[in-house]
Formats: sequence, structure tokens, C-alpha cells
Amino acid sequence: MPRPERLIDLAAPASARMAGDERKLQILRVAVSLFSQRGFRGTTTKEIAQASGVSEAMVFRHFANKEELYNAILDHKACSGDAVDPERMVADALKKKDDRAVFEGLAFGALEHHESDPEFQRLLLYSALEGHELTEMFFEKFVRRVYEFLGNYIRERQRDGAFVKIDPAIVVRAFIGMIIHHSLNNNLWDPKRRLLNISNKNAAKHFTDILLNGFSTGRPAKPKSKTGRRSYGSRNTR
Amino acid sequence: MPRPERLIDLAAPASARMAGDERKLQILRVAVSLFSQRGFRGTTTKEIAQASGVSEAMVFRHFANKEELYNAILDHKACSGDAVDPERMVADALKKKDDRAVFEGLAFGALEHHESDPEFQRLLLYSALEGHELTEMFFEKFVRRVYEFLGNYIRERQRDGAFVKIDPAIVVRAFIGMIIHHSLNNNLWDPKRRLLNISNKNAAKHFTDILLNGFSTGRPAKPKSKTGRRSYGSRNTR
DNA sequence: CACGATGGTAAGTAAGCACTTACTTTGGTG
DNA sequence: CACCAAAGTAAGTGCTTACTTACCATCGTG
Repeated sequence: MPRPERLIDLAAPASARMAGDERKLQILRVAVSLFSQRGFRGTTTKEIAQASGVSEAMVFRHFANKEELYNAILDHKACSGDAVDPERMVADALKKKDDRAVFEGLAFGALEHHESDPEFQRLLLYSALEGHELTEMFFEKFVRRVYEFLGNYIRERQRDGAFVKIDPAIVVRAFIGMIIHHSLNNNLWDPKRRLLNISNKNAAKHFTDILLNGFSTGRPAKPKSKTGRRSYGSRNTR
Repeated sequence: MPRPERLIDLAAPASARMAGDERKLQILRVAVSLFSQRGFRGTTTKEIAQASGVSEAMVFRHFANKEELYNAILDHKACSGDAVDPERMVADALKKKDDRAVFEGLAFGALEHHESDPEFQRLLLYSALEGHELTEMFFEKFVRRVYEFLGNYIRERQRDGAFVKIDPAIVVRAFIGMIIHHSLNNNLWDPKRRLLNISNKNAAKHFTDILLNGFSTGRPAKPKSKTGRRSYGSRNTR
């Protein structure tokens, strides 16, 4: 039963009386951290109280029960703090129909976001596994919107003859797959980056390259001379 | 004497005295199912006992404690049942250097496997989040090996001039990302397949297409061979 | 056919859980 | 500077949990 023992005390002064709203926010932040580390069921209200430097009763003064505390987190995370709008992020490139800039911009933005807020990814995963409603909310309010706006852009560029005819949803799935899976590796499976250590800039660039152009040269399978074996220059470039 | 009604009894006769090994295996299977649904902390030994049709004491006769039961699952899943060797799966295509067959075969195999055993994916995710050692074991015994053997193949084909020069690990990351993320969508985020409903065969084909050729028509600095585009525009598979 | 090994159980126990009650500080203001 | 609302707590409550104990039932064999 591996359980990291350190209880991070996010509060500033050890034992000071706080204004109600302040303390509420602090408890909330502590709870975000703990829930993302151990999940909803794996986190006790006692732990949250201790890490916040107050008694358990204070937690229940601010939040009617554990479930409501969880919901408050979801509201806080999904609505207020992280109003990331991917469409606006690449609005310029969309107008110019600069395909490379669209995809690379999206990828880079997403990767940077995941890196700066790994807690959210864990929270979301726990939610999905535990069957909490954050999953559905996030799906409807974010994922679906991305599929729609990116799908529309792809359809438009297909009409322009710039893209091959293929269900845009498949392309979106493939591209988002590269990005999410890369972030998941960095945050969850391989945080030490033993398999692949690459900057977000480079990752975004190469993923876009692959999406747009593939990585086959189109040449048939025949042996070739080993002339220019240049290094890739992309490994371990952090 | 009337027997109490049993809950989900996965084993054959409703209430029969079983041989020790049989019962042990049955409890293990029930536990796999429950742990994958609710995680380690979210599953109680009482639930496991009830779903197995025995009393809680029997669970603890076969497994010293809950943790050991969990470890037994990991051994069972990782060692015995899951002897999938991706390298052997596409051995033929590897020899022939049939790139399309290599990647499409791997993708299809993985997607089919994930579909047939969604429990394992959930178990693995829970393990990663809860910090259990299954994660490391799976990483070392499977993930790392895939990166190595696929990376080697890519390097070889780069020497042949068939592939663009790019760190093979990035290509592997991108391709596995498409596959895993697609499976994760089907099993976890969007089991009703509202965003994308596509057969594994088709998914494998299109992901391979994107990886090898990209989906942009305006390929810079690549006049391309014979018939221009390959079998892309076939169909929208929705 | 008895008898011991093994499959199985009912009824615990102590610790831990979410949540409550009844009470004590403390700081800003009328 | 007294006062009271709000910040804070100690010590519960009843329920659930992982795990145990002490006992019963049934089968295969000598």
C-alpha cells in the first residue's frame, strides 16, 4: 500500500486565524492537490483538514460534505481558472488557413497547459475511472467542442483540396491522441522521460509534421547507402 | 434448508463446495473485475466475497490480505494471460519490410486486444494513479520493449531511405498515442462512441495512413511516385 | 463408517471513515 | 472596551472496513 507520507501544508503562517473565504479557498486548493494524488475515495477529510492546518470540523463548515467539496473543485477547475479556448488560441492561423500553424499551435498550447497543470489530468482520469460527473462535463464542454471546431476547419480545407478526403473525426482523434498520450507519458507513465525527452516545441512540431506529411519518403523497400547519418538533434533537448 | 440468495456468481453451480484452487481462481477473477471497475481502494473485500458467493473469511483463507490479492492479480494478468508479443505478431511483415503491414498489423492487434480486455486498461490506469508497482512492471516488460523493437525497425528503414530522418522514439510515441488514445476513448471517455464510431480494422488502416503519408495533399518537396495519392479517399466510415 | 483434512461460515474486533455537537477563542466595530 | 459574530476546536456518533476467531459441514479414503 504505497502512500506518500508528506502532507504538504499550503498555508502560509502555521496557525493563523483566516478570513472565511480565504480559508475556504485554501482548503479547496489542498483538496485539489490531494484528490489528484490519491483520488476521491483515496483521500480522507482528516487528511485534507490536517494539510490545511485546521480541524476536520472546519472543512465541514465550509463544505456540507465531501461530495460537495469535490464538486466545488470541479467548478473551480473547469469554469473559473482554466477557461482555455483552443479556437481562440489559433484564431489567427485559422483565418490565414495556415494549416501548420493551426495544428502546431494547438499541440503546443495543449502540451504547455498539461505541463503547467498536471493535477488536472490526474483529476480527470480519476473522475473517469470512478465514474464521476466531471468526465461528462469536460467531455461536453471541451472535448466535443474541439472535435467540432477542428472538424469544421478540416472539412473546409478538404473542400479547398488541401486535405485528403477522410472522416475529419479520425484525423482529430489521431492528432489529439499523439498530444494527450505524450502528456500522459510525461505526467504519469514516464515522468523521468526515459523513453523520450523532448521539448514541447519540438513535440508539437514533429507531431504536426507527421500529421500533415507522414514520415514515409514514399520510396519502396530497397537498401540504400548510409551517407548522411546525421543526428536527429531532437533527443534530450530540454 | 433454503440457501440465501447469491449475488453475481461468476462460477458454475450456484452454491457448491469447490476445490481450493478452483475457488481461489474464481475469487481472483471476481477481484479483477471489481478492482478494474472501482480501483483498489474503492473495492471492499466484502464485495469481492459476495460476488464470489462465499463469505469474507474465505477470501482471507486464500489470500493473506487485500494487498496480496492485488499482487496475485497483477501476476496473473501480466505473466500468464497477457503473453502478447507484438514483435511476433508482425514478424512476417517485418521480414518483408512491408511498412504498411507492420504498422497496420500492430495497430489492429493492439486495438483488438484492448477491446477484448478493457479491464486491463482500467487496472493499469488505476495502478498508475495509485502508484502501484504494476505500472513499472508493465513499463519495463512491455512498453520499453515496444519502443526498442519498433525503434530499431524504423532506424533500419531510415537507413534504407524509406523513412524521413526523425528520432524514431517520436514516431513511436505518435503512433502509439493514436492507438492508445483511441482505445481509451472507446473504453473510458466515450464508450458510446458519439465522437467517432469506427471499426478497429478501419482505425488501424487510417492511423497507418496518417503516420506514413500524412493527410495533407500539398506535400512540400515530395513530388511523389506513381499514382499520386494512395487509397485515401476511399470512404468516410461513420 | 469413522475420522481427519479441507471447504465453508457466523459473529466477532479494532481501527478508520464521514460527519456532528457543544463548546472556546478572537478580532473588528458601535 | 465590551460584545458578538465568525473562526476555530475536542470529543464525540454511528457506520464501514480489513481482518480474525471459533466453530460447522462435507468429502475421500483406510
